Amino acid sequence: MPRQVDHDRRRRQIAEAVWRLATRGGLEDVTLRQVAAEAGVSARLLQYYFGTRDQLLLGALEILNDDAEQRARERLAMLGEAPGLHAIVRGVLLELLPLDEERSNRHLVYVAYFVRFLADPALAKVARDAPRALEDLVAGLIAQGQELGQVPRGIDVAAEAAFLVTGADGMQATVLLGQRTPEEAVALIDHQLARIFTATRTAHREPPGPNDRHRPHDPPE
Amino acid sequence: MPRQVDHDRRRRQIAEAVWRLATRGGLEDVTLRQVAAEAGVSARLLQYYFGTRDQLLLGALEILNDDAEQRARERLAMLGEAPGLHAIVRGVLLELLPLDEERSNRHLVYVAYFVRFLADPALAKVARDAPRALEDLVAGLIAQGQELGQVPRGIDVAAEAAFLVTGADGMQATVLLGQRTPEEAVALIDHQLARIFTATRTAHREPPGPNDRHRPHDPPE
DNA sequence: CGTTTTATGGTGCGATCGAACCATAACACC
DNA sequence: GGTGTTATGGTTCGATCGCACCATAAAACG
Repeated sequence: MPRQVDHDRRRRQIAEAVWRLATRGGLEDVTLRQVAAEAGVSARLLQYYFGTRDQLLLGALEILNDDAEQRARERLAMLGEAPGLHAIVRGVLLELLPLDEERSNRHLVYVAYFVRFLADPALAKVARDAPRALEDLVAGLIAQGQELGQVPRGIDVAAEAAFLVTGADGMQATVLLGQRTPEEAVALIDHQLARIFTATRTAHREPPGPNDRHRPHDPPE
Repeated sequence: MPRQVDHDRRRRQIAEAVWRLATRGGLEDVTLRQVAAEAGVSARLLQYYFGTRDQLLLGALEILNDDAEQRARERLAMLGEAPGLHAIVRGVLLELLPLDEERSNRHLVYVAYFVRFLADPALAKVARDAPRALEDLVAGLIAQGQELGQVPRGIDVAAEAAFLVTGADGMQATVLLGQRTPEEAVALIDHQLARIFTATRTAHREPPGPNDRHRPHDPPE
């Protein structure tokens, strides 16, 4: 194997170009030539690393998904060693909100792909798993909260988890369109969480704390 | 004026072709030739009625918006003469769900346009007004409910209204992707509404389908 | 009846698209 | 030092794109 080059790195470099173009002008702007120019490589390279355009779109989405999962894991790990269920659920939900450029772009890319999800089975498979897993995760955490007495027994765990995830998901659009500030979105999530987690043991209930956990992220123009 | 022809009707006919193509393959499939073929007219007609492609996209969106507003009004009027606040709020929220092909397609069209909303000011203007108005409407209705004793005083009207609308909005994606059945989505909405409207005067609480209200949604695959 | 305005069809042009093809530099291995 | 595989650049082709242009039927108006 001559001229050994980091394949994954190249693929990521190209995938990022796809994302940038998709967030800017939708999939119709993701043309082979534009991607090549945006990534600073020749158009031939795209064929070499991804093949056809459809495969490029699929590959770029897979890389995006892997990225998202890893980032979420990192951010959850950053909560500290004994975060408390309330804080964990909050962290999961906030991961869905466009609180920084990375998460905004991620959602924009998903939106750009969305219509294709319905038609292209290969793409659909990639997109279908994530949200369901999130709901189950949140439901599990809330159920744990019930065990520990942090959440009232009366509430319907599955229904609340589903609505929380769905609500966070729905808020992405409004925030991106500038109809709601990120702070308002976080406040709405916290309002619902406060209703569900009526008693937290490890006192993580504060919205933007003194330390800059989820600080109000840079100027939204 | 010779050969008088219903302009609005023609424009609608063309706009519908745009919607169909957009829901099927996104905006990149909305090419002048394809729209012409789908609408059964010559490509020249599109230019005649809409002008450039961008103007066609904008025009088709405006017609879609007008449609949506009128349909929502019709459906709300169909609730009867003294619907009760709970039923009205429910009707408004259900209007956002993809419960039939028309509403599904409408949301798909919005999604197809979404990325453009962020870049194109003319499009953004069209899209920005509707959701905020919906929130205010729901908030007003819930506040009325408080006055009438149907809604507990303790709840934060604005926050709940915002989360309801946002949740309904977020549910569109999951339903369209087949991750949740429409019945489950309705059940989740009803679950939240039941929490807010603790006492309804005119007993309009049942959903339309069989009374399987918020059963714990099982894995559909 | 002729004229003018409105409505429609067809055709052509330059640009760009996706993708195949051809060439060759770079390096590992024998 | 050949040799073959890997990685990269460039070019080309048929199709399609948006759109401008040209022609003309149809009908209201004088």
